[in-house]
Amino acid sequence: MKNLVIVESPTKARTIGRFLGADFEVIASMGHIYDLPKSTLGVDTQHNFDPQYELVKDKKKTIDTLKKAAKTADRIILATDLDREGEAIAYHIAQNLGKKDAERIVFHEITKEAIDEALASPKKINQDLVDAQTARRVLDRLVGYKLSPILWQKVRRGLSAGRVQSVALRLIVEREREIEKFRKENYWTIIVSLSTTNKQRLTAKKSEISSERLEVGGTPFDLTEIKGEKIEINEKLDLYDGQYKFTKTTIDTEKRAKEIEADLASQGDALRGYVVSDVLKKETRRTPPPPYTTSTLQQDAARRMGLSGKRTMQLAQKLYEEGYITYHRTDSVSMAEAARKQMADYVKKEFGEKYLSTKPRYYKATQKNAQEAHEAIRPTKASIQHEAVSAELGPQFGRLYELIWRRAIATQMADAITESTSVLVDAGKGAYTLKANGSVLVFEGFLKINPYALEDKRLPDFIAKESLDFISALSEAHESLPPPRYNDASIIKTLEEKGIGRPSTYATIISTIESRGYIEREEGKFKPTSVGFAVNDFLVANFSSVDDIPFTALMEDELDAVANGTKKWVPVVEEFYTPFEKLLNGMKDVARVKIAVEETDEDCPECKKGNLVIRTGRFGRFLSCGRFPDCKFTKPLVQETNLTCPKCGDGASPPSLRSGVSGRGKIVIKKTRRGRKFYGCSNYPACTFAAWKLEDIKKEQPAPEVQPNA
DNA sequence: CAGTGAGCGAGCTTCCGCTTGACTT
Repeated sequence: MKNLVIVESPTKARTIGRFLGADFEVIASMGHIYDLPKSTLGVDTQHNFDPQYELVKDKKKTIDTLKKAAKTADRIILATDLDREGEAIAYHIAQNLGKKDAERIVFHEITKEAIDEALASPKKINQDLVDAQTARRVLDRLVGYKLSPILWQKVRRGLSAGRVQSVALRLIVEREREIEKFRKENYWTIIVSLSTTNKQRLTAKKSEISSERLEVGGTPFDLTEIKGEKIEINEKLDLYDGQYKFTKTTIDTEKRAKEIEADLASQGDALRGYVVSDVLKKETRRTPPPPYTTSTLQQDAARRMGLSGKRTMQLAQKLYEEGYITYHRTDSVSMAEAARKQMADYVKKEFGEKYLSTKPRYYKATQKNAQEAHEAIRPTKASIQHEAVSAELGPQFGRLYELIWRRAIATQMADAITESTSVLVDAGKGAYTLKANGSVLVFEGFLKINPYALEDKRLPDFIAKESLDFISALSEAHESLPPPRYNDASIIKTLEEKGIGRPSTYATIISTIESRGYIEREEGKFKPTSVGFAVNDFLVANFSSVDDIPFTALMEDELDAVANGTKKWVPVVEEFYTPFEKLLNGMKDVARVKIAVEETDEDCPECKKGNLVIRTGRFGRFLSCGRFPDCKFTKPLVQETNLTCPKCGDGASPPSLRSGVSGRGKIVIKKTRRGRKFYGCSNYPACTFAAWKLEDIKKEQPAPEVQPNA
């Protein structure tokens, strides 16, 4: 007797195979086996949106294996993921094998107990869930394959649009517009240094206080209120979630700042009017953050290791295959109870009871459309350290594993406790209020292994009602900052929050809009190109009902209704397609879009009639004659550095001796065919010097030339 | 480790989400 169990991933197949023993054969489908055809629409819009599914090309071998195993199996058990994609995969496999009533099991964690329990009560395939997936697939196909050709007609060939990528592009374009619109504001803050007058107390406590600042410059206090009115300094800049806010402050001219500065100084001298009005102490607790999901792992790997989403997933894939971590494409923060307990035991053993969370910590999904087919990303064994992973797979793998390990283990550790102190000072009897904040870590708790940049800022022991000595009042000029551009971390975070894309696609969304030439990376931040602006503006102007966040949210609600059985999938698709088709039909009369060019002062060396302009092509920005197509001159746009080429630019051999070389070569920034940045010589191809890293060239720089009479 | 690209118009491009392996750095 032989039972066939079908899952999606080969690693999962191996694990389950171990639990089930010799009576079971476990085979992986490697994802979807049926899909819409690649080169045609594959959806019959005239007849109930009938999807023309076909076998996925490179799945032939997998399907043969499945068929062969199914022939001799007594039981066929479909154990694909429990979300709507998994249900569709199960359904397609059942169809392909001709076993429509095959058993369907689902489990939330890969443990022997969970699988045995699922096997004891098999179910049937949930057709409503399958239908929800069909609707999702058909909608995405209709949007993508109907909209993209419009772009080929109206903008440029080879471009693409889609429910997900177009929204991601729109976010980046809209942020760029905010940056263009931004006008900086100047504002001033005022810091008053005060010291305690009670010198005796100071000496007695000196060893405990151990603050150099105290003796030299006093304690810095911020001016927070003038005559009872709060000074709003509300500049919140969070590079990771892109949240930004600036409110104008009351001290918005230098003149005003200097007046206040002088007034504060006189309060100090004449009235000795600095009195501690209150000392507030508060104990605050910080709880550890939840374990990683795909999104949060990619965000942290980008921030802390500078990795792209794509690279993070490559590393995680290997860690998963080698058995170090749980599955890396997940939106769940829950953990198997056995694993949680193992981590808690580890904490108790390694750090002691004190560091263990008083209650076991469980985490729940906060994302609205989380499907939770898998666990959170966590180490499979709490005892395996990152050094072992580094030794086995390499340092980058080790570092990523370390992030995952720390984050997961920390979830079972105690809260960190800090004592924060606020000292309020009244100056000039109600004229000004000053404030100093301090905070001291009382107990590190989970911070022991998951450290944040948490700096102790210890304040001297101020006593309410005591008078303080004035040392100085200094105004400081500030400029408000423009909203930040998106980077790998912040765009992934935003996409997930808005319910755009899935864990298996976050990294590829960015790759797609980058490879289409819609955005460019500049020091890790995303900037739209002229093509990106053109495509986005065209879509927003003509298809705003598809190209926005509410559309995805609405779609998810509708798909849920299909999955619940309260709506049928065909009317849901129809409800969307009818108005969409109208928009498509109205496209005939819409004019072609012009892609913006950037003017330069350089004359065209070929026709001598026009100026060169910067255009965005398939491979990025380049220079061409503004009179195109009358003049076809082009040349690459190179970004120069201030370094000279170590091979032909060192002056060792005079330029005249080197054929084809015009003077000393400069180092210029170039890109390989695959898009990787490198540094080459401006005299290429006469000089073929090239390097990956700027530092390698810097070492070989000649001494700067001495200017005579300078 | 690298010189293209826009437009013309043969025949072609294009979506999202599930999975790895065959490529390369």
